[in-house]
Amino acid sequence: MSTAAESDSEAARPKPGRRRSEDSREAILQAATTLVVELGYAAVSIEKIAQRAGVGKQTIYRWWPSKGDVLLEALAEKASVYVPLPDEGSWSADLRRMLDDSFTLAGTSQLAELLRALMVEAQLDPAFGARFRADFLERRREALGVLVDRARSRGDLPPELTAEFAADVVFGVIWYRLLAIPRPFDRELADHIVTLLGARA
Amino acid sequence: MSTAAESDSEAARPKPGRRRSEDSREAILQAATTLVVELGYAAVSIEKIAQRAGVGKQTIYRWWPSKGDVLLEALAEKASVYVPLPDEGSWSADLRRMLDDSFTLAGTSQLAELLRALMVEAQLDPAFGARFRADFLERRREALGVLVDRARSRGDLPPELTAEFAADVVFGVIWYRLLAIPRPFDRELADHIVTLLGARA
Amino acid sequence: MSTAAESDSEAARPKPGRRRSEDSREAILQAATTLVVELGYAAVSIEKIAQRAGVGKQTIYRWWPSKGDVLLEALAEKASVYVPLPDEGSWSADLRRMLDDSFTLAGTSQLAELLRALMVEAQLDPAFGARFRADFLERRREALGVLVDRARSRGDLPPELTAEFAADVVFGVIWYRLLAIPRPFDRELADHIVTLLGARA
Amino acid sequence: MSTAAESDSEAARPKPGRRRSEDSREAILQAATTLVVELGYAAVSIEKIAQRAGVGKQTIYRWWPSKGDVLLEALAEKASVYVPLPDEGSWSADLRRMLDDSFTLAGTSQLAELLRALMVEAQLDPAFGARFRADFLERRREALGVLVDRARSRGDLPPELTAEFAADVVFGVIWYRLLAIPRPFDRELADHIVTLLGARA
DNA sequence: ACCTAACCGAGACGGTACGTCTTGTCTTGCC
DNA sequence: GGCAAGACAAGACGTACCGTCTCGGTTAGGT
Repeated sequence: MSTAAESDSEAARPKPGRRRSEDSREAILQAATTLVVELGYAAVSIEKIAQRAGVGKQTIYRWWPSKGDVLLEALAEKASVYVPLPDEGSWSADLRRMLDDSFTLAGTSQLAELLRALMVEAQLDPAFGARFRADFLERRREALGVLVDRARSRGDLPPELTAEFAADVVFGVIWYRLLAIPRPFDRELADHIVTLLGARA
Repeated sequence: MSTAAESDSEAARPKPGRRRSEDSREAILQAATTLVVELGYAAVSIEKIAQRAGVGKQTIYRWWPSKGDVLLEALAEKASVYVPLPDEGSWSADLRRMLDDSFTLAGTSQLAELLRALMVEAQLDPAFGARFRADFLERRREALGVLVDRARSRGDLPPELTAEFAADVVFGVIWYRLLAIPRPFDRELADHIVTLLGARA
Repeated sequence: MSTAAESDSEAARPKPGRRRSEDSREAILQAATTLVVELGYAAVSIEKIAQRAGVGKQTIYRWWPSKGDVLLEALAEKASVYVPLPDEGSWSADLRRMLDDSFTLAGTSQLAELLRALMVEAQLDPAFGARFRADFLERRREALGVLVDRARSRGDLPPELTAEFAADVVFGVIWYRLLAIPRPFDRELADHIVTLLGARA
Repeated sequence: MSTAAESDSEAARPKPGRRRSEDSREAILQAATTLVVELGYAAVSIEKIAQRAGVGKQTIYRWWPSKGDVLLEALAEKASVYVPLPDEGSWSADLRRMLDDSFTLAGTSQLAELLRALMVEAQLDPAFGARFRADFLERRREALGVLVDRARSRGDLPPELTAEFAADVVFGVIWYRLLAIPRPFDRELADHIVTLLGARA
């Protein structure tokens, strides 16, 4: 990930020229988020983001390969992507904890809008899709994988429940609700999932 | 669904003027499907559909409210939306049968592409989203609901499993695989789902 | 010049589709002229012309190959390119008449601005330059050529004065004054030219 | 022209700090000339000049007020602007000598390209236009004025030929040929001009 | 030997315009 | 009145330059 190649000597020589403006970066992420919520993703253009942020279009194209990547960074800014997963003592409790976290995220209408937009963009732009999967979707799956591993060593994981399938169910239900059946992420749903996946059969 | 208003008398009086061209209709649906598969949904425009179909743009706008609706009709043409659901004797068998049907649909790359496109359009255009939900998504849920009802009267439905939640899980996993984690719809996945939802606790 | 190829039968079959909007055409030419005078040619962009004319950019690109061609048509609209040249009885009088006409044209600040812009564009865009030469510059030379021919048959043309060289002098002085030494086109200048070129040696 | 203000004492006090780089200055002029010839003036940008010269854009903006001024200096570098005008014995001979010099200049395709570019820029940027007139065009007129004055005192100047009008004709024809009717500057043209302006009537 | 000032290259910045593409609407004349 | 063709106003696309600003790094007096 780090460009170690060019720092063969101790201190990496800073590149010449003016440095990237942090102000612009923040204004762009803020404008993108605001516009997605305000107008809906379909109406958000790079042109409008630039204008709203008071920034030249080139400044966006210079730093992000696509509109989706701007939103992905905006999301990362808002919600730490890699959540901590303290041991709650049992698989059921761990799972419930993860669901509560995820539901909070997906239940915040601002973030929900952002997540929908990202999934849409992933379909429209396959290259972005790959980045979205790697940087976001797979990380969430791995987080759940940690819980499953912990449960397995603890011994309270239902037999025949693989990490992969558990992830399919958990995230499948969440994304389906987000995209297809816009209903609130309530406690009842979490109860159902915990009951279904937590049963020691 | 049909506009019954215009047939107030017994026999609908045929309107004057040229009748809708079935040739054009078919050419448009065919062109739309082909283009989605060929170029990906992002590159499909009404302009290109019209050109490929050898049709004026107006003819599309006259009969369909949006690009998504063209695709929705194309999908309906390809795969009968309301599948028959013969009684297979048990909840597990019924479920497995439904999964097999759904997996066949979603596993056909041409249809998968179409489904993805429809879900994308549903996010981008809320009005179409409503139609897509009503005409497609909810019908699939109801189909599963029939199986659940049958199981409940038969008495082999796991307690605490509601029709709503079952649908969330089944379709959640399918759509998630379709949109987020492009992996094949294999027998193993179906096994897992049947095991999970079919258990009599 | 005329596209005779497509009218092999008696009546040219009209092309299908909506016809070109005369309103738009006029609004564009008007806007272009106004802007050149208002802002100077350097600040005139196709974007601004379109906006001022209340017209889409595409409508300009559809009908004119370049910004220069818009102005060339605007000029043709304002000043009939092919002036009538009545016989004034003598070479001197004919020449004076032509100079008066040309000076009136070049002395109108609105047209002067337009002419300058066209000559600039001819330098910047060689393809337009060729059109400008053929459609405007050469026509003016030919108009003068008619006078020279008439003088030659009349017998009052100074010996050794060729049509080509006469044109170089007449239009050279006019364009030089227009572009390089912005001074008014006064009667004194016309007198000088007539004296110089009219002398029977 | 020189900023005398800062040398109020006898010897201008040398400013501290790094001195202007002669290497950069030359590289810029060279790059500008080369690019004008290579790509045509329309395609020459300050960005490209800087890149070709291996120089920062700021270095150009620091020393020249506009792109035109860079070219004007490049021209001055190539062709001494103030030509010597030895007395050739007669008005006709003096005139012919000046025409030969000018034709050589304007006939060199590299310089012709440069001259065209300068005249274009003079139209686009009025402030540069004023400098171009003062530093180049008027100097040429004055050079011709010297010849006219000499002829007048010598007594072989055609009556009624003013210095101003002679300049209009000579430079008018040259610039017109350069900009409007791209034909070579041949001996025949010079003959015609000398005959026309040299005649003692 | 420092200090300060001006220059240098590189390159990011807010903007404007480019020429192309698509959207949804609006004519046209044929069927 | 449907249909293919295609012009229309609108506006986004991604790129190129504009002229300015900001970096770290020279290069020169002046002290």
